Amino acid sequence: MQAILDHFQNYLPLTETERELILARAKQRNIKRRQMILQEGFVCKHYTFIIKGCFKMYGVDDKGVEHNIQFAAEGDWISDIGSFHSQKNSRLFIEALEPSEIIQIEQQDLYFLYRNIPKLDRIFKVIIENKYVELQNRVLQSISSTAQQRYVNFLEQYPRLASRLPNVQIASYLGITPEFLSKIRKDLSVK
Amino acid sequence: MQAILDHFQNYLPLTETERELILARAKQRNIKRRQMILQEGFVCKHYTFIIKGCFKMYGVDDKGVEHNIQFAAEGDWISDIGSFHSQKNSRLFIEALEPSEIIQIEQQDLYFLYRNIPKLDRIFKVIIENKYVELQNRVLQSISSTAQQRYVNFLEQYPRLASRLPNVQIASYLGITPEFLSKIRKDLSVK
DNA sequence: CGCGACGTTGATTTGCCTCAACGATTGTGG
DNA sequence: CCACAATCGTTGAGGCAAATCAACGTCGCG
Repeated sequence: MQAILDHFQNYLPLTETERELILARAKQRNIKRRQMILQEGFVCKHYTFIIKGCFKMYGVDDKGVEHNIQFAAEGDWISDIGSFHSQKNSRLFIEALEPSEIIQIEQQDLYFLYRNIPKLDRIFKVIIENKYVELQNRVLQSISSTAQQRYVNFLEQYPRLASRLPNVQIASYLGITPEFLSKIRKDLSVK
Repeated sequence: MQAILDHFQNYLPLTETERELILARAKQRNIKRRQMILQEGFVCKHYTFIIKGCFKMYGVDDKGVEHNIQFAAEGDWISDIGSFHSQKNSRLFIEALEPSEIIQIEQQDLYFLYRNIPKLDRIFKVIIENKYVELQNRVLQSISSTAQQRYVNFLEQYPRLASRLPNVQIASYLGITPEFLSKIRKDLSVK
């Protein structure tokens, strides 16, 4: 549980009281590979912080194909923010790609923490600003680059993720088929 | 200038003192059509709030083609958040599509306001959370849908934007050529 | 051991781009 | 206010990027 305090304290120092408030409302869990912590049609009840392991967040189209919106590993937060705040049913899934350890905070608990530790507004503002910038880059890439460029860029930007993920998951993230990713990898290896 | 206070007060009430602090550091400007408020190679110096008018934010690829990352109109904020906080040169442009009225806050002034009005952390956290959810939907669309689906979705999600923007700008936003958008529109009109 | 997930290859099809050309608007400078 | 230029929307022919479908070998795991 220390992990989440360290994480927050990368942004701003916390007092002893604040640390206790947080720990009292954060719950640690172990998650098995392929286990889902959010499913389509359910409300996203937690903010989830990853201590160890790796998750994918994805939507499923009308043909039943999965499309990975994001990956998250050690030190990342993952949740369907829209569903979490609106309390409406999510259209997304969040699923463990590896056996994982996480810390979860429920909506009411997070709101309590926001009320009692204003600092957390600042911290989460900064966290989400950073995630926003990442997403924005991804959007720019996806409307301006070929699949090969996007793949090379993914390898450069997330080398540690790329080496632990199956290619089929990366293909889904890039918005291409596994077959075509295979072709891209062959072309790149020729050079 | 009342516009920006109203905007904030949609999220949380402000005291008279807070309103004065904000007004003292926000500057109103008029911007002509095609005028840029951010150019590639420069640091993004302001958070910009749009009172009236419309902007596009875009990147330019190595062939010189523009790719629209987002539009922003009345009541929206627009800035290159990454450049703004890191003070590094931006790779993006922000340009007025119509004659516009805006309110700008410089980085140091915004930081001052954050320090003196903790509420603003909360307000901007919520603002950016909402923008994050929007962007995430866009990413999902772009990796899972055809150009036609994305266009129809754009019309539904932003009808007021769609009717005031030239199709060439919408095509750039969707990541397709104007010619192909024209074909899509023809196909849709047949039905 | 046997099954399911994974990565790869090849043949064919489709979505979207490129380039060129054309009228219709829009906007701007003289 | 007009005339000309630039932007815009559209059409069509041809080409390329990526999807689809089918098949096959490998590997890890239950």
